[in-house]
Amino acid sequence: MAKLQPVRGTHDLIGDDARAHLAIAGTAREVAERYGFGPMATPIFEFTEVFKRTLGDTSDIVTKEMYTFEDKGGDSLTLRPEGTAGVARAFISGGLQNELPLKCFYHGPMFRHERPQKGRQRQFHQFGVELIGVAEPSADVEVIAMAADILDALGVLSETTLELNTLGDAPSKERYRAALVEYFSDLSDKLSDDSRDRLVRNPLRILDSKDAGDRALIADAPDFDDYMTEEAAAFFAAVQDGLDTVGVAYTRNPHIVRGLDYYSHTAFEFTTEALGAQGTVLAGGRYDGLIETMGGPKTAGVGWAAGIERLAMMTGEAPALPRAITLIGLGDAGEREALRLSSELRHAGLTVELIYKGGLKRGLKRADRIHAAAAVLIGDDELARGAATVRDLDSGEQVDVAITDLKDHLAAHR
RNA sequence: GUGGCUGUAGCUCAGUUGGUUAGAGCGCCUGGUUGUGGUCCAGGAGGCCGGGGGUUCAAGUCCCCUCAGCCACCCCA
Repeated sequence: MAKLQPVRGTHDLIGDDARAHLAIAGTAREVAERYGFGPMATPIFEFTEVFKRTLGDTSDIVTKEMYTFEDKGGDSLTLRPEGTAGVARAFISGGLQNELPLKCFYHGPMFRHERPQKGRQRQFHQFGVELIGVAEPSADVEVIAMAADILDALGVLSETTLELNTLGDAPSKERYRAALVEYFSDLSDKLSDDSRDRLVRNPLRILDSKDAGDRALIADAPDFDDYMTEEAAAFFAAVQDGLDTVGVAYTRNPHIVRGLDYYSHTAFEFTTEALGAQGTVLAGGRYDGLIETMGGPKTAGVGWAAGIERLAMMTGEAPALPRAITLIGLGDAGEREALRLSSELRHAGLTVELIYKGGLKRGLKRADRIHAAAAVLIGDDELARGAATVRDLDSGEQVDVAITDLKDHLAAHR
């Protein structure tokens, strides 16, 4: 900590950045509520065990990216790297089994100790949704449709592609995994170092490799569709059919893999070319095994999470705020009247910027800087006639308005 | 965790083969205007040249270390 600077990979959100952030979470929330989802907020840290058990011991997140520390009571705690585990834990410890289906959304910071780059920070924010307790493919469809609606409401849907895949059920996964390991083991000396490592840790990941040599081998690798059980295939067909029904476009990408162990069946990502290497803007899938793994009753679930910083890079500026009215009081009596008026006008719903000191010139300068619509001047002259001078800051025109008429007069400047 | 690029004023950036007091534009402040912003004119403030060490008579400039940012790998939102 040589200097007073933010911790690596963290960022302050100031002004327009903070506003864009709130706007994204706000529109996501509006859409989610239209789908009948409600808010849920779980703690930012949990017992380390919560993440270890849910994310799987082989995932990168658990093995090298968690912010884990011991608290004063000697417990091992971890800053949440993602949101689903906390929701699942709350589902179990809060006894929410009787309230199925549980439909919730959340929003907040997540923490992962990664090397920062574009679209990747150590503290970042996600908006996510979970639909727990519905095993039917219609749940997958609904949740994906909501994601598309949110991206659309943010004006970025057309810049993204929905990539869809199925990981199948447990028997499908096992058979396919075995087939892949067999196929790639024979070619092991031709694989990249990374992929050789993946072969033991997470063979499915090889399919996603960017290495040119790997890609050539992948082309002839076994096809998952040949290893799917009938049930898994039927489920995936139903999801695709549902998406067609609600008019959500997608492309099949058989190489989409989830990094976290708890996923099965549907896996999807909304990706974009606009963000460089970190092109995934929203991703999720079905996690029917998760809650049971954590020691709860066997319960189905689907959900996704979106990266707010990544979305913000695509949406640009937040929608404009209503322009303010600037109140400038001159002299003791004028300042007092300006203060009184600020309260009255705000209660009437106007956005009011009160000038605290510095006289007329500074007041107008300030008004100009915040792009106010009008300035109201109140000095001894005005007070003497029970009026105020209202200056339109675009045209420069000034009119005399009785103080009692100000509220109505200014409503036009909103 | 690995590799590449980059750190000079609040911001964007110049700074010659190492050579006197480190510059510009924008922004900010003051005045021109005792009650009139945005334009214009005049003036002003603001820099451990990311930090530490080294080479040299001399380092913003060369070397090493370190921190941070960016880009890619990896991973993922």
